[in-house]
Amino acid sequence: VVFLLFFCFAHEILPSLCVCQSIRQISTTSGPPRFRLLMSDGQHSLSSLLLATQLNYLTEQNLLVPNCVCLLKKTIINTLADGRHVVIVMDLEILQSAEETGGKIGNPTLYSTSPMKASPMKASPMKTSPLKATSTSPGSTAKAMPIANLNPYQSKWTIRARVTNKSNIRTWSNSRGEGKLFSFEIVDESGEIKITAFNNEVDKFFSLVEQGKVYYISKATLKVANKQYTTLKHEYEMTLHANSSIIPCDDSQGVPTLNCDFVPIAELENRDKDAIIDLIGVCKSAEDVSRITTKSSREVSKRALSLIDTTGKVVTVTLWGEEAEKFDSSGQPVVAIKGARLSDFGGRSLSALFSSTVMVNPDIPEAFRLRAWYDQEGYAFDSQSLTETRSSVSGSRMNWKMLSDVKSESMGHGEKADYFSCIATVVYIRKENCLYQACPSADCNKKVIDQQNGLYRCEKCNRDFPNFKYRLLLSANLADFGDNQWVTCFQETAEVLLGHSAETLGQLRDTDEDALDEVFQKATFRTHIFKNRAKLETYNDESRVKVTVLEVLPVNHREYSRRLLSNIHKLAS
DNA sequence: CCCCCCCC
Repeated sequence: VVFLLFFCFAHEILPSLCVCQSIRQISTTSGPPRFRLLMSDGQHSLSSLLLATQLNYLTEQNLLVPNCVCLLKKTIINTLADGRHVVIVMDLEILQSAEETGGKIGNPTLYSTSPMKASPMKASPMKTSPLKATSTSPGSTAKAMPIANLNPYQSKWTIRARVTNKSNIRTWSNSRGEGKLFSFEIVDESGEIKITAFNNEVDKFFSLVEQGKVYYISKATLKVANKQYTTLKHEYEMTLHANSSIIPCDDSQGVPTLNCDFVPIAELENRDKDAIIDLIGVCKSAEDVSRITTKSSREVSKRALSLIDTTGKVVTVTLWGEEAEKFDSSGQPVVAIKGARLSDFGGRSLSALFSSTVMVNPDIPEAFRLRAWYDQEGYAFDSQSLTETRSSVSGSRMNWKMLSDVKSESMGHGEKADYFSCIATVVYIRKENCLYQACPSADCNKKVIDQQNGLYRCEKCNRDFPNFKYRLLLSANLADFGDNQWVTCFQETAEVLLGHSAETLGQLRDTDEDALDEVFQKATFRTHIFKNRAKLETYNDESRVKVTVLEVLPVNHREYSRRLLSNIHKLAS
């Protein structure tokens, strides 16, 4: 196993033939099911293999079962925060079912060659592929002009480039005429450029030009790109004409698939609105597709995705039209998007443009790394979204503090009040003066004066009332492991804390003091989430920070544990 | 020669 791990580190990719000895579902609290594999190549066993989530269908459909023969086509090593290494199986092919092997585990005739080494039987498309040696016919690439060097003053050139983004055919009709067009973007190792085809050239080239394929392109017109409409980093753009030539190129060696400059999600906070961004993340969740009507009363489909990356931050990315309709979020795929536009909606969010390229589980190292990170630890992150929606306000935007922070950070001493949340235990509730008789008017909670004649006077309303309502004004002492803090709870929060309405408690006080005591007993040593306001108040020339409880919420232990794990993570890194 | 990039 040590040897194998060494091999893994050295190569990152480990295509190997082996027999599945066992497969075990790992217990997780959330997210898709996760599996640990024990594989053997007849000589060695490797148990620290985890199945990437996108391969879960193999277990769901009972394809990956003990005794089946597998080819591990893509594995990657992930180093965890604590230094441990995990081998994640990214791609796996079942070569023989368990029935076919007849349950002969470890049959050496199946794989009598070297133990779990790179298999020569499949030409892997990875960068370590031996294909490099069997290159293209000599001279075929020698004359290719780098895209970056294209200009309108040179007409004899041929470029070799990959199509990265092909539009549909659109028609237009305006004062200058009408027609149809389609456009696509191409990339080589030097740069990228947009190409547009009109009318006859649409008929000629639309079906020939395929997304992701490589072509030789020559004899097209170059003109200055209108920066208003393009997101590509090229001074010029290309228009095809009657003599233009596009020839498919079988050898795509050295032509990059995409020219992505991925921005970490946490970094989006520092980027300007309307910036064009390349982003990659795991699709934690996705909305259902919905139809909206635009301001120009056009109907369009949209779907918002929540993407997370290793920064632990989440951002919402909106897809439009067909892209939104066809998107499948099952298995929490890695989604890469090139050329999305940064918006300030909800803080920070992204929107796909017509010029954006959306890739699901792209075959790039960043995607593998992210997949491994997410399956191994990212899924459990207490992630915070840069995109604030109504539903996420309560969850992620909490300003969590320990009670000791109230003093050490001088909370409440500023011009404005400080707001913070804590998880704390009620250690004492002062019963004295917890209830008062208040003005019965709807919006007045002023204490009334008992006139001792059956009437209660409200100074604020300047009225006598035959009745009053009970209000709670509770002083409680909260504690966490490091400190304690006196807080004030008004009506609503006090009712939650004590578990009874002010009215009930008022009745109890007047009729059954023991029962009231019991209510206070029961409320003590309870732990809650407290959302608070801290503000310095001066009374009789004495200043002290007054903490008022704004909301009492139950502790969500799963969420709390995730936050603690996340904090440990931050402290450890 | 197009140029639509949307909604909350």
